[in-house]
Amino acid sequence: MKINIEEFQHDLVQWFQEEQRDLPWRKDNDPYKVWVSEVMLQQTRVDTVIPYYNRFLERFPSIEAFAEADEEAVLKMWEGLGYYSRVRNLHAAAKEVVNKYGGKVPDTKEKILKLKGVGPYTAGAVLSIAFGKPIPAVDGNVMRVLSRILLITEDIAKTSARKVFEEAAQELMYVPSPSHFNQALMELGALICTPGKPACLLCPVREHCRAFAEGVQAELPVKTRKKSTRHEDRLAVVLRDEHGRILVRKRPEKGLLANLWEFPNLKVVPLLDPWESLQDFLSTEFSLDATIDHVSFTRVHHVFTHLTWMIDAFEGKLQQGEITGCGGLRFVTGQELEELAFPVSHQKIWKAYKEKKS
DNA sequence: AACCCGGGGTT
DNA sequence: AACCCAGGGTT
Repeated sequence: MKINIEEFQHDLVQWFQEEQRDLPWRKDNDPYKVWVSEVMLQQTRVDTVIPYYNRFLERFPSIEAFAEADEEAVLKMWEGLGYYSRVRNLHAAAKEVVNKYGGKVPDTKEKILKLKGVGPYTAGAVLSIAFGKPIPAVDGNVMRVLSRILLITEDIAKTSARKVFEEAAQELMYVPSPSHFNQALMELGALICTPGKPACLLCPVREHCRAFAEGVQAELPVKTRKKSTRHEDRLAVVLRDEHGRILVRKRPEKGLLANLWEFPNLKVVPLLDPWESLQDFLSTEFSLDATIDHVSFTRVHHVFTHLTWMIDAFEGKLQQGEITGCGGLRFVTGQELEELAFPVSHQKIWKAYKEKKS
């Protein structure tokens, strides 16, 4: 079977023009908006992104407004979306575009790839959608679609596979409209050429698909499995001072949930009494003397990609002690707390705490 | 090349 | 429970 490229392009792009979803970032091709949407969509489903995208652009309507914002406000707009380094990189890159390029997103591969958080996929997506450049945008959808159309058996979990698919996408590129071509491949992967059971009977390019011709579409793409997750048991405390304010701390600027706020917490030490661990933790780490309940008020289970947490949360009341200078530690009112960016796991703790109090 | 980095929906 | 998602950075 030999694919007719021109017929394939026509069938694909025409299908896209007729069947594409009405999505907020498709209202115009402004580079800043395209860029924001592409970063939000990294490893994240369309339905999840839509409300975040609308709120984000309402708050930061221009790249200048975004670049000027405080990181705390930026993280708050991203709260719950995950992979928080995405928005910290986007923020740094937006500042660079404003300061170095006069607010104009660069339109060459070489320049745009140097921006923080812009890799091969995002570069191709922005350059094709916003600037009409014939650069491939190869994401998970596109690798799945092309593995079937062209019967490519490369393991898409391997780093080296991306090059193979980029070359394939470049060969197939519909030069009159790279934007439609790239988006059509992704839209096809999202709506028709899905991972489990692709809807081949509805597929506009079924006639051009080698995998369908040989009946192996369900076996593709080839992808090796990743390792399983590890587990951590943790203890957290919602600690109030004499004014009813609550102790929160800012996480480190690197690593998991970087720069987000949380309730003080620590890993469970096996065979040690949780209550004693917490008392000791507050005393040693923060020089705080507190009265902690002996029974946790909630138990929160939270699943990350490579890690699961089981957090037992206790209520406590400050007896004495003062916050020593470290800026990552603050007593805040409930209202102030809700203006800070918290990971979902600790939002669950706060929700349980409020429900207990009401 | 292997690993880290969130959260939620599907199967 | 495993898999996947409009991936990129770090080591």
